[in-house]
This record gives sequence, structure tokens and C-alpha cells, in this order.
Amino acid sequence: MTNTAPALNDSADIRRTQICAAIRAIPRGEVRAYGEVASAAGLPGRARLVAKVLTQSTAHDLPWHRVLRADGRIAFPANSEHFEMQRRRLLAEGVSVVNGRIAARAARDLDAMLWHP
DNA sequence: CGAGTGACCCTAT
DNA sequence: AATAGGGCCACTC
Repeated sequence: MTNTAPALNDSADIRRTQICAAIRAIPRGEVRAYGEVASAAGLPGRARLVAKVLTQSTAHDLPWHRVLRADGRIAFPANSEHFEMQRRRLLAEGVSVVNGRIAARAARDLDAMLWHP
């Protein structure tokens, strides 16, 4: 059958859709790492792809600010406009940001904090 | 087609 | 904690 509508069955498009869905699934007040989002989207090991999608996406309903690096730090260079915007959005959701970094979230970080305070 | 790049991640030192 | 090196992959030149 010929579709009159634009065909968006490209694998790249599928991936982008899956990634956006995974990001939208992050609950308010919580954060996820790029790699975690990638895995949730069924694309383990493709954290960089998540970053790429976020760069290109302009969707306003996409909670991009809930996506951080694996170590809990904001991915943007400190003091950049993007950095400040993300920090502000996180604080508005009750997520504390200290030194460009949020409170411990990953088990690995918690472990490091407990054993090497 | 090869080299460089990036809102990343992991391990080792 | 900070650095370095390798991996990953889409995109550009």
C-alpha cells in the first residue's frame, strides 16, 4: 500500500522516537544518566546518541533537564547558559544542585560517598 | 573512504 | 579527586 503520509519508518527515526519516549518517562523530580536513557530506549551503549537527539530536538514537552552524566554532573560546561537553565529547572523540581552536581543518585556514587567521604 | 567531533561511559592509574 | 586511554556511534568535511 502506498502511504500518502510521509514515511517515518527510518531506523534512525525509530531510535529517536524511542529515546524521546524514554526521556518523557522520567518522573518529575528524578534524574537519569544518558546511558540509562539509552538502555531504557532499548539502545544500550548509545549514550552519545541520546545526547545527539537532545541537541537536535526542539520539543517543549521533553524534560531534557532530567538527563545528566553518569557521575551526576550536568553535561554542559559550567556557567554556560544551557548549564544555568538546566540547574534552574532542576531546582524548580526539588533536585538540589551543588557544584554543578546533584545529590548522590547512582549506587556507584553512593558507594563512593560512603567509603570515601 | 579516512579523520575529526561530541549535552557520553567505563576502567585504570 | 583528577587524568588518560579506549569504546561507542552518527554526522560532517
